[in-house]
Amino acid sequence: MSTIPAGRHQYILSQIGQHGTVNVADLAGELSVSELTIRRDLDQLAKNGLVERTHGGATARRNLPIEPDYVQKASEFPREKEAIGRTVASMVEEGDTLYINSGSTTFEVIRAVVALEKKLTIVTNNIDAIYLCKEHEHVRLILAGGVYRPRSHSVSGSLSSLLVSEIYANKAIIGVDGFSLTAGLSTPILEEAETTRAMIEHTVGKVIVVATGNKIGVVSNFKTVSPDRVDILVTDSHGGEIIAQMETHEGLQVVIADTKE
Amino acid sequence: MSTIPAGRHQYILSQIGQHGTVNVADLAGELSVSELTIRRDLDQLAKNGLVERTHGGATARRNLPIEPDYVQKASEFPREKEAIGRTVASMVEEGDTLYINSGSTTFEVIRAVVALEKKLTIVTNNIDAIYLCKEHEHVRLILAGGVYRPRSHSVSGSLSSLLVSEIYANKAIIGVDGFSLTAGLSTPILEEAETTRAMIEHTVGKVIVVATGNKIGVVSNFKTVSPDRVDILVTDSHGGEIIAQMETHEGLQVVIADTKE
DNA sequence: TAAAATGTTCAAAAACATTCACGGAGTATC
DNA sequence: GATACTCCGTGAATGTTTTTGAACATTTTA
Repeated sequence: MSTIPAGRHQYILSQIGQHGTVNVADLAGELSVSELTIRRDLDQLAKNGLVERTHGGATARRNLPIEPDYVQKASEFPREKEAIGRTVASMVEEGDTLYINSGSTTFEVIRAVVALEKKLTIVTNNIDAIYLCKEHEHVRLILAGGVYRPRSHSVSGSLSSLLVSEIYANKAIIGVDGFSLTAGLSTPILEEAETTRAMIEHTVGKVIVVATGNKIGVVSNFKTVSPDRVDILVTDSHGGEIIAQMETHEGLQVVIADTKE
Repeated sequence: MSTIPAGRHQYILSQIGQHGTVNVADLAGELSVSELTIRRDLDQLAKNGLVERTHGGATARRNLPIEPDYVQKASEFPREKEAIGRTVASMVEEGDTLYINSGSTTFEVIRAVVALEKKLTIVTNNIDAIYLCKEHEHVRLILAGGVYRPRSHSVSGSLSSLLVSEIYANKAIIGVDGFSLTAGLSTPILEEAETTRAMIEHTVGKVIVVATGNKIGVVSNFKTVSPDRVDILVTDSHGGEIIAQMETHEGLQVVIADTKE
C-alpha cells in the first residue's frame, strides 16, 4: 500500500472514476490512515478541481472549477490600481449603466464597483468580470460577444462592436495602455481599440479613463479616440510632470487616487 | 456500504432516469436509510430542479418550473454525457464552424470536440467553454454576448441573437431540456430558447440535438424550434420506447451513444 | 374515514473546521 | 559529524455544523 500522499490521491481518483462517489470512512479504512488525512486529501483534490467535495466524501467532477486562475490579477501596481478602483467607484451612482473595457486596472474598478451594493448594469468585454458579479444580485452583467482572446481574457473585434452599438451607457470607464495629450488613447491590440472606441461612442455621459502613472504620456500602437473625448482621468501620483500639463488641458478633469495608509 | 448524501442523490437520479419514477419506501430500503432522509433528498433535488416531487416519491421532470442549477445538473449523468460528447465529436470535421448552445451536455461535447485537435471555430453562449478552449490554439472561440445568467453559466437574450445573426455555421449542436416529437425542442428559460432558435436559424448544415434519455419526451416551458428542423438526435440508451417512435420519424436520424464498458 | 405521506420539532450521531503536537526529511550552521 | 532548524505530513482534541432518525401533528390520497 502506498503511503505517500500522491499514491493515495491516485487511488482516490481511481475509486471516484469507478464508482462516481467516495466516502471518507471507507477510504480511511482502505488506505489505513485517519479520516482526517482523507479529508485533507479530498480538500486538496477539490482545490485542484479534480473532484467535487461533498459532505461525507466527494464525487466526480464533470464541471469546471468555479474559481479560475484570475487570482494572479494586478501584479504590477496592485496598490495603485486598487486605489484607482476605489476612486472610480465613488463616482458611480445607483442605476448607472457602465461601459467598462478589459484590462487589469478596469478589473479592479469592477471589483470596487460591485462592492458598492448598488443597482447597476455593467457592460464589459472582460471575461473575468463574471467572477466578480456572479454573487451580486444587484448587478446585471452584460458581456460583449466576439472572438475570445486568451491572453487578455477578453472578447473584442467587430462582433463586440455590433453588440455595443445596441447599448447606450451613461458612463464609460476605460483602461488604456497609453494616454497622451497629443496621440490620445492607444492600445497594442487593434480589436481592443475598436471595441473600446465603440464603447466610448455609445456613452452619453462622462468618459472616465483609468491609467496608472506609467501609462501617462505613453503612445501604444493603435489609437482609440482623441483626448478631447475624455472627461475625467483617474491616475495615481506617479504620473510625472505630464500630469501638470494635463490638468491645464481644457475639459479634462484629473483625479489622483490616494493609496491610503 | 456506507453511502453519503451525494451518492444517494446520484443513485436516485439514475433510478429516475431508468424508470421514470421512484418511491420513497423503495429507496429507503435500497439505500438503507429512513424514509425521512429520502424525502429530504428528494426535496433537495426538486429544489435544484432535477426532479419533480410527487406524493410518495418523485418523477422525471415533465416540465421545469425553475431554472436548474448548472453545477448540480452537471453531475447528473456523467457517463452518458461523456459518451454523447464522444459520439458528436466523431461527426465534426476539420474546418467546421459550430454553433453550440449552453448546457451541461453540450459542455461535454465541447470538451470532446476541442480534444480532437482539429482546426475549428466554435460559437457558443456557454461561458465555461472558455476554460476548455483556453489552451487549444487550433480552436477559435467566439462567445455570444448578452446578459449573463449565473445559474446556467451562459449568456442569452436578444443581444446574443444579434451577434448570432451575423454568423452562419455549418453545424449546430444543441442541448435541450425537453425533446418531443409533438412539441419539439423546449427549455425552461425564454432567453435561452431565443438564442438557441437564432443559432439553428443561422445554420446551413446539420442540426444535431444532444439529450440524455431523461429529456426524451419531455416538454419544457418555451419552445425553441419544431422537431422537423432537427437532423440528428444523439442520446443514450435510457430513452425508453419513445426512441423507437423517433427512429421512424422521417428525416430524423437517431444515434445511441455507447457508454463504453 | 382510514391509511399513507408529509411537515415540524428536537436530540443524537456523523462529518467538519480548527488548533496543537509529534516525528521524520532535508538544510544550514557550527 | 552533531546540533538546531524548518517544512511537511500526520494524528489527536476541541468545538461547530450538517445530517439523520424518532415522535407527533397535519395533510393528502384512495
